[in-house]
Amino acid sequence: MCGRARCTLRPEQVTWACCAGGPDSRPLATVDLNKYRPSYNVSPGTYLPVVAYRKEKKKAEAGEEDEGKDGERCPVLHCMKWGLVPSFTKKSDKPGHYRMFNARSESIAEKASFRQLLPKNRCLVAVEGFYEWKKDGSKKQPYYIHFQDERPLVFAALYDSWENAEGTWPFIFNLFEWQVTCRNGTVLAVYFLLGRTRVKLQCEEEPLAGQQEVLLGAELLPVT
DNA sequence: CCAGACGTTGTT
DNA sequence: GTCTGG
DNA sequence: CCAGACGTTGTT
DNA sequence: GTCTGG
Repeated sequence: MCGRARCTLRPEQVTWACCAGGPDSRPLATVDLNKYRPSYNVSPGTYLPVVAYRKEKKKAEAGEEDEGKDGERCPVLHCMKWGLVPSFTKKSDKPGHYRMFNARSESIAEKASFRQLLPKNRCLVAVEGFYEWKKDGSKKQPYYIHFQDERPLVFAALYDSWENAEGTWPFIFNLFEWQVTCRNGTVLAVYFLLGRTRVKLQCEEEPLAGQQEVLLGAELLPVT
């Protein structure tokens, strides 16, 4: 499960990693990109640039479909807050719901909270890597997980928007991931859904020996 | 039918 | 909104 | 996910 | 321990 990540990518790197700029990797239209703060320690509740393939409902309803002339949807680089506040959250409720920051890809199509977002509210999130904590006795040791060759990871994600009387809680997203677990419980590999293509993180034949290689130990760097 | 939840993790 | 439990 | 707080009243 | 804020 991913609840902490590193993202110091520049916007154009995000676009490129998501294969969203077309063959020439042209810059995308952006929304709220000024809210992006590159960080080694990104957590739920903070803003990240994501590549979304649909604009606000308003525009769609106004007949202003977010589609190109070829019928393809336009990707937009949109800064969104990590953590889903489901659209059915009442305006009187406190938006403390952003504990919903992950979704299990296995069950995503069955869950009421996520299912309606699947067709048209998907987005991609590029990061350099993410952190997992492993219990070593009584201590928790963070590991930094990333590609050996430094290529960004691309998470598939869902997004939604919400606002209350105080104003906007504009865009919100959560990640989904697919973990492959061994019989002994060891995480053998993590897959990320990049569009329709499954990208496999590096993985060793030997589960236990491999884990040390797959999960490279790292201290969490302080946020500055 | 209505009321109330709607999500994740946990263990190596 | 939509599903589950009572 | 972790770090850090962790209380009360008003207002059926 | 458990909840909240980031």
